[in-house]
Amino acid sequence: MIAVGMAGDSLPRNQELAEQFELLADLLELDGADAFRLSAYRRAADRIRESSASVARLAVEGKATQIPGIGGTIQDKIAEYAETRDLRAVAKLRGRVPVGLVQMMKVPGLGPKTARRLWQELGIETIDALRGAAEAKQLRELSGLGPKTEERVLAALNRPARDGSANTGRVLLGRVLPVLRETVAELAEHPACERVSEAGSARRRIETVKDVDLIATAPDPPALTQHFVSHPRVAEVVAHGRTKATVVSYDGFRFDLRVVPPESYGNLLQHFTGSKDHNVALRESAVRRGLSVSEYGVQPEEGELFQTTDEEELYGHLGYAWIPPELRENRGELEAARKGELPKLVALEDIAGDLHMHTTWSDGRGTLEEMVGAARELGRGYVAICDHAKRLRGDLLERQAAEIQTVNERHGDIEVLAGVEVDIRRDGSLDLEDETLAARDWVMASIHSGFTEGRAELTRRLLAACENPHVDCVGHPSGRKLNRRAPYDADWDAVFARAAETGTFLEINAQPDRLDLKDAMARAAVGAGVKVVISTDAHRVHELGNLELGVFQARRGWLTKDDVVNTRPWAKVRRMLKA
DNA sequence: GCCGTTTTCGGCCCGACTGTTTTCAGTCG
Repeated sequence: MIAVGMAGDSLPRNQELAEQFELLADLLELDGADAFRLSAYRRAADRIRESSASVARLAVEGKATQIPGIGGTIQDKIAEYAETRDLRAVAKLRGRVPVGLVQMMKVPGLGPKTARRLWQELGIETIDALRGAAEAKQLRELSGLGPKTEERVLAALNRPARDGSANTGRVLLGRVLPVLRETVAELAEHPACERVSEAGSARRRIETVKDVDLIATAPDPPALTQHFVSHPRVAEVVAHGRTKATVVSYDGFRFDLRVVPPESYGNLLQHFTGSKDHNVALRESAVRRGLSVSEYGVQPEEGELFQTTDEEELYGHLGYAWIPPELRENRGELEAARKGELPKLVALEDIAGDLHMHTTWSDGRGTLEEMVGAARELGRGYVAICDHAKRLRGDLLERQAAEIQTVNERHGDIEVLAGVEVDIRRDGSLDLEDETLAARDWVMASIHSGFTEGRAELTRRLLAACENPHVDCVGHPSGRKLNRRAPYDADWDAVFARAAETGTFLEINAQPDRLDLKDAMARAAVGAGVKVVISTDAHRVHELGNLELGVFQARRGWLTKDDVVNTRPWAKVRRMLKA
């Protein structure tokens, strides 16, 4: 029996810890500290944020130094914060630098150096004072600052206020991807275009993206950028040069096209795919071997610049296997690629069936027949109909099961399973009795209410669901909604351990705004011995195509075909269910 | 502050752009 909750309730969450170290780095930067110290704190903040385990607990136990980027000093500070909810280092710096400068330095166009000078030379300590001074045209009194800077500052400060969680300026991958693919296809058709590819965070299949990057080669670059900016989709041309153009489409997406020399297409595609952290680590490692890597090529200390048209050749030249873009986040992929130990990632083609969808029997918009027909056309070998139990009171559940059987018999080439989605109630019980659950082919259990309960309660509910002998899979386990709602606070290590022990699967829900479990959590779950199900939770026919978004998230979490339950035919999946 | 396929000390990615400059620092990705 794993102790749950109690100890954890008194520890700070990873997000809170990460914010403390970011604040510390900002204040140190304003104070003019060594740049490498700052980046060490910022790197640590990133690692803390993306950890699925409680880093505070690890630090208290002296095990946080196992996380790359966290050494003894930072571990001690984490433990200090866990105990006192304060960092002496931060308190000391607050006495030396006005904390308002932290916001000021984040205004686009300003930075720490400028914020510090604004304070020391003009006495500006807050965002409001900064706005006032910009309006009064006083910023230009500082050497190096002029009217342009005043305009930029005012433009940034007068932009509509962002309400924290709701509008992060990031767009769901699921919305961007169709437009991105269409754009690539359109550019590829243009006579001035030789090669064109997605790049940037969208190519890495990050769940939300800020802008969309494209790179291309062309015998006549200006002809291609001209074509790009004159597309009917374009609402605004932000920049338009011979080889580079930035546009904003009517639906608000920002697109960046770069036309690059063909001989270094591989170098440039790698560079513009990122991530920044991946590239930094790649270059650091190359420097140790006497190679300077940039977007233009690989320069040895003596000898010729290495350029290549092919990204795989570039990785090969540097001693790595080609790394799938989804893994390029500096989370161990470089080491694995050097040793030839990269995982063979699960692919969309591996998925055999979809184990979570709704119909008009509950809150779905497609009828049972429509959903099954559409899934069949997409090549799914089986589907589980998981209407909400709470919408199927009385004899409705049995009547639905009868229709499922009829539809199943009608289609020989797709198996239609009588699933159900039950609620995990506040006390951890489910909203259907065990006998009823036992009669279904497949049971999803999910939390749909009481998200803000404490860590101990949410953990207990999730553990209780795992322990029910009829629950096959926990749906959207962390409850997050992208741009809207953070994941629940729960003891994920305990949940993963119990899921593994009991043979309960955890879902990667492929809804564009869920993608839950997210990449890092899925990786941790599989590391703990859990098997994962990728499913759409489709409520209408066209949502059945979202499956690939779940696959991308799984790939970002390093998952292989074997880690994903529904890469197997249903007959095999059934044998993996609890007895 | 972190870290080790040249290192437990001495390094720490690279280049473009911007606004303001007569040669560059700061910012950005």
